[in-house]
Amino acid sequence: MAVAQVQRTDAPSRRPGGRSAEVLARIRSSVEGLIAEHGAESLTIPMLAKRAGVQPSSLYRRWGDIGSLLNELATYKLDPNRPLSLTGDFAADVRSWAAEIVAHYSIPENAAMLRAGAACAGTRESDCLRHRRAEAAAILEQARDAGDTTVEDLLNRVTAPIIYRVIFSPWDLDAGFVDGVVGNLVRVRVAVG
Amino acid sequence: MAVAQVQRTDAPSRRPGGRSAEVLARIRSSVEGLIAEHGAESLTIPMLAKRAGVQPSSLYRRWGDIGSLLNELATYKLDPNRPLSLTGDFAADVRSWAAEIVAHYSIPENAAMLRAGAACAGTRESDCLRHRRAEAAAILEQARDAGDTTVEDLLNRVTAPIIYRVIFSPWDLDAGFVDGVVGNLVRVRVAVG
DNA sequence: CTACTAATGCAAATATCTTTGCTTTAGGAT
DNA sequence: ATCCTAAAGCAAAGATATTTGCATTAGTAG
Repeated sequence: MAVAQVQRTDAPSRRPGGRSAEVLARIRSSVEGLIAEHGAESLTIPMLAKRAGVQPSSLYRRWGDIGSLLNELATYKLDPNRPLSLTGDFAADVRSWAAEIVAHYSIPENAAMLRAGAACAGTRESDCLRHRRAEAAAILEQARDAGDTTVEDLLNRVTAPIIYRVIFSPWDLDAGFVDGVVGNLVRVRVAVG
Repeated sequence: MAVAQVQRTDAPSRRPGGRSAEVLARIRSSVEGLIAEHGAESLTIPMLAKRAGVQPSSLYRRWGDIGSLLNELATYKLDPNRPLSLTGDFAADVRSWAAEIVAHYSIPENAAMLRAGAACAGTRESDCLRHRRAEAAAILEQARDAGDTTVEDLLNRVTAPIIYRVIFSPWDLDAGFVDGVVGNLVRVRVAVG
């Protein structure tokens, strides 16, 4: 009985739910705890596995190394399917987007994870860039009054300044910083257009 | 013969010269090479010791761990005190400044060192930010036609986008990127002013 | 030059991390 | 309910990293 083509649909079939999801949740919470206690520097896979009650080999197979793991988790909370509440008002949408990113990285654990992820970025495109790019595209798509602003403009003028500060100078990140960055972008766009 | 107070001067007597200095030099050059080839996350002390022709135990005794070692070397090397050749022409000066930063971080060793430094930044202000701020101030000081551009503007709109890409997406850093970032800043400034 | 000892070399013993083959569990499609 | 197999568990083997005691080299003060 040649019932061969069982799974010829599209995806190579993953299993993100159930047990896998629970392991991920335990890992994520353990990473945050360990980073808060000992910093990201000395974090190892066996250490993490022990705390999370998971086999080290599972982590090695799933992520390969601690760097990839941190890189993925660094943007987890902010990322995957977070609905951006888009109103179509360009200025307002950009502002709330920026504020959300700043708020996220104002939590020390999140900032620490970003820095840890930065250490092993540069070979493959990081989530920190890919997800922001997708969000920027979504904002522009809905915006009624974005003028000639491009995705790269949003990355360069909103995301980049924020991330730059998160990494090198987290103490001067606040609501005022958001206003400065976004206000400048919007004001100028209006003035020119 | 109570010749006791031999070394009661100040320091508990170190030996920074000669052999130690040579070991340090070899370590530094090896770090740069290895980091450029494999990134900073997989760098280990035995690996480094082998390349530098030094005993691992010497490095363990001297630095304790790879993090301390990198931290020391990174702050040492990050910024040469190069003279910015300023003409007073704001657009031209900003452009050559940006181009120089891009050129610097286009060298893989330098990009890798930046990422490695990023991993342990965030507690004290990094050279990467302090030096850029000083340079931005120097540019504005000499510029005849900078309008109302501030130091923070230059950091947010020139340095930040470049560093963001260096860390997360080095492959789309090129002369065209400099043109985009700087051109936008200058064009808008002219249009508004 | 000589004495003192910091810094390194060397090598064996430990401790840790990483890989790997196999088994068991359980997600998802039919 | 049943099948298929992705994902996790387990444990042993292998590879690396780290510590440590002692020997050797060489920087610095006198």
